[in-house]
Amino acid sequence: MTQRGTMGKATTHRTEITTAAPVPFDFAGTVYSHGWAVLEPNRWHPDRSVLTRTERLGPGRVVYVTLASAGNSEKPRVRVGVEHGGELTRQEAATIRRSVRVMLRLDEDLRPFHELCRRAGPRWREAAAGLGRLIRSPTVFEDAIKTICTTNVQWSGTKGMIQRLVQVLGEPGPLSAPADAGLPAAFPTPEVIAAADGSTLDQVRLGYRAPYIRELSERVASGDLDLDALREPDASTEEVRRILLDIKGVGSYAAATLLMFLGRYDYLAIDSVYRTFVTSRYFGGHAVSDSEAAGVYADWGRWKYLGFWFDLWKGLDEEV
DNA sequence: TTCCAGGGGTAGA
DNA sequence: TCTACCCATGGA
Repeated sequence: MTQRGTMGKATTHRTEITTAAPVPFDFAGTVYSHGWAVLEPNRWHPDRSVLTRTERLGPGRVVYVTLASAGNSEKPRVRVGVEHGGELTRQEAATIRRSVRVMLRLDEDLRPFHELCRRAGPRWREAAAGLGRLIRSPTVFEDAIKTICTTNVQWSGTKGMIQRLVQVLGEPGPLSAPADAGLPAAFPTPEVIAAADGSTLDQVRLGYRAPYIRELSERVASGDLDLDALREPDASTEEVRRILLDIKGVGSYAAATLLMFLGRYDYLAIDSVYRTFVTSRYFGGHAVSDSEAAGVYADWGRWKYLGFWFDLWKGLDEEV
């Protein structure tokens, strides 16, 4: 159980890092590409177009980062403000830069997807102008826990579970009274979740997901499962999917969602949102089987997930 | 009060 | 592979 300091505000320092983004790049459209932007310890501030996040670099070493757009359309960059105690080492700065590049997928080649969007019609054309890099977490573990917390629950329930998980088990930041400052703690490590006693985990109110989340944390903490290794491109998508489906609490929806986070868009995450949207747009509101519903995006090949995502996104846009 | 959500595990066919 | 049933929790 995390203990919170009671000594008031500590002195923090601020260091700025910048990192290059690919062309084309839409910063706000990337950071606020889906709900992960507002799941703690992330916070999206639409008034300033910045994303803030509490990030743990190691034992007792937690910093606050602020991501903002920099550069221009020819040479886009991401500015990362780091608030930290003591001195930020070069190695720590490099770790943060690497995490930001993972979160915004700055090294992912989306040119084939953007080309498909240009040919797919006006509905998708906007995505070709720098979108498609759906925000993710620095670690696959965080994405996996968050994904399990999206199953069989409304979005408000997901936000609540993650907020409580961070509050109860996360490590506080460089200000010694983060609760007073209103800043979230860092996302809890697998070790902390695995070691949490039952009554502590009960406070998070994960429902029947609690044993799944504990088991996954134990497997990762013990080294039995190396989730970050799944980001390596050499394994086949089928092989990665089998490993994901072997995680208790991960079924076909969650596996497809996690494959998306791993940069593999072959599988569609068919959930109630998908079914509602596809039946209403393509089947006149009549219920169809999941395989029929999946067939809608067959032409998108290995980009099915993103093809659907921007179809849905445009659909939501039309409703407003 | 009942239904069901950004589903999944398990048992039994 | 498919179906039925159960699973905590909390909005609507």
